[in-house]
Formats: sequence, C-alpha cells, structure tokens
Amino acid sequence: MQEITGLELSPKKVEYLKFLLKKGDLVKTTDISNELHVDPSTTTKTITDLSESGYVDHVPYRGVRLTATGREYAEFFVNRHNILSLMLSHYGLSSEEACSEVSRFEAFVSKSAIDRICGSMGHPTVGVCGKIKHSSCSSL
Amino acid sequence: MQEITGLELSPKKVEYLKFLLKKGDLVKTTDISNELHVDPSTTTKTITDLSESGYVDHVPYRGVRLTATGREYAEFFVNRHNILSLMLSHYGLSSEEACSEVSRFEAFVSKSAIDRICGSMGHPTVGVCGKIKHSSCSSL
DNA sequence: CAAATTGTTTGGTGCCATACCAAAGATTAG
DNA sequence: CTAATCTTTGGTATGGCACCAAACAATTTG
Repeated sequence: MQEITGLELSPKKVEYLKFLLKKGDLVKTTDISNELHVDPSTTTKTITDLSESGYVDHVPYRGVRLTATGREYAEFFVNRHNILSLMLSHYGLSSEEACSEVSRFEAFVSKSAIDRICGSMGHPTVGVCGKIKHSSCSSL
Repeated sequence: MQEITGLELSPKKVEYLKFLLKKGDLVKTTDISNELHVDPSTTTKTITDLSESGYVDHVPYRGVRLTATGREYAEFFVNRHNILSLMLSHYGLSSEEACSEVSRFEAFVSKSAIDRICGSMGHPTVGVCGKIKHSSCSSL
C-alpha cells in the first residue's frame, strides 16, 4: 500500500472522492453531477480517470463505487478538510467561512502537514465541518 | 482603488509579483527566469499578461517593474505567505516545512481570511519567513 | 563602429485540468 | 416493447503553464 502524500489528486477529483464516501455504495453519475454542479459528461470523464487510477470501480451505466484505496484516500480528504476547517475556526472564522475557505486550498495541503496540525491540536474528534476520525492519521 | 480579494492571480503570477517586489526597480527577464526556473519565453509571456492586467510595466528588452497596484498586491502576497507560514509553524512545522507547505496553497487563501488570522495572532511583526508588515491588513 | 555574442520576444505547440454540447447508446418506466 | 430517462462518446474550448526554434534587440568586443 503506497503512502498517501495528500497531493495525488486535483481539487475536483478530491471533491468526487469525498462525495463518493459520503454517499457510500454505488453512486450514479447524475447524483455526482447534481452535487458538483457539472455536466454529466464531465462526471463520466472524471470518473473514468479515477477508475483508471484505481480510486473507483466504474460499471458503465450502473454506477461508481470507491475501491479500498479510494476509500482510504477519501477518508483522508474528509479528515483533512475537517482538520483545516477547525484550525481556521480557531482564528475567528465562522464554520461556514472556514469551510469555504478550506475548500479552495485543501487539495494542496500535504498529509504530513495535516498529521502535525492534527497532533498539535490534540487529535480532536469533533470539528466545525463534521466528525474527525484518526484512522488516516500517521502521528497518533 | 479596487479591493484585494487575494484570489485575483494564479499561483505562478503571485510568485512573479513577490519576486519583483523583492528585487525592486527594473528587473530583467533572465533574473525572473533563473529565480522561477522557467524558460525566458515563459517569463516574457507571463509578464505580458501581468502588464495587460495592470500589475507591472513592461518595457520590451529593458525590463519589468511593479505598478502601484502591482506593488500593493505584491506586498499583500508576501504578507500572506508570512502570516500563513507563521500560523503553520505554531502547529509544529519547521520554518522550512511551513514555508514550502504554504507555497503550494497560498494563492488560494483570501485576504479576508488572512486579515482574521493576522488579527487573531495579534498582528505579529516577525514571522518565520520574514518580517510582517500590516499596511495591507484591513483589520488593524 | 561593425561583427559577434548575449538577452529577449514571437510564434508554434503541447499538456493538464476542467467544462460544455450534441449525438449515440443503454437502461428503465409505462 | 416503445418512450422517456439516464449515461457515455466524441468534439471542442478555456486557462494556466511549459518548452522549442527562430527572429529580433542590445551589448560587448575586436
């Protein structure tokens, strides 16, 4: 199993994986398109990419589902979002502000930085954007 | 004078402006290319863009210089980098780690977030990456 | 100061990420 | 089993960034 650096996927692809994790199981193209506000054809193409890279299994016309690897990444991505949002909220940003601010840059923050931040905050279990799990945290 | 949101320029363009501020005065294409490790032709094209957008004045074959607006942005960009690096250093990242981590995502952090973070840290004047000035800070 | 060297710009291309549209194909509902 | 509803394919587009080769300007030097 390769090490997660956190920088493997582009911002949009991170969004796809996070959504797939949230929905769980077999997810339809239309669901994704609605959530991410993109054309279904864009979703298909992105899913095809993610599939070729091993993050999801795609059964054409049926749906998509995370692979074990994809799930691992998705969990990290959600955690990263939550940790960063919690961090920013400590500097006076509201939950909503922190969340939307983080959404713009989270894809560019490494796992090693997240591990440090998480450890430094005492491995919090609740954030402003959702529960924080530490399965993907390397510095427990 | 328009409000700086902090999201106006792409990551690379932010680097150009920060370097121009550091060098001051008329800067040559080759200097920029060496600093940013890109082909001189890439530098020329980017500088042309920045010039058309009003951030720099470009005298072909002579050099580039920040406009008043460009300088204002560049100062904010440097400040943003310093504030974010200082923030991350508070979570156990070394100066170098904080600096390189921030370099990857700084272009996507808004001025309003920076103002909050800066205020919340008590408007520090010294960071891990350099001095911090507050001329561009809206929440003094 | 003219020729040679050096630095800069232009024009062409290419890649990645992202997006849309129209048309074709598959699935599902009636 | 046809009609409506996804979904996918193929084409095209944009922004950001990069390189190369060739043309052009400036500077150095003999």
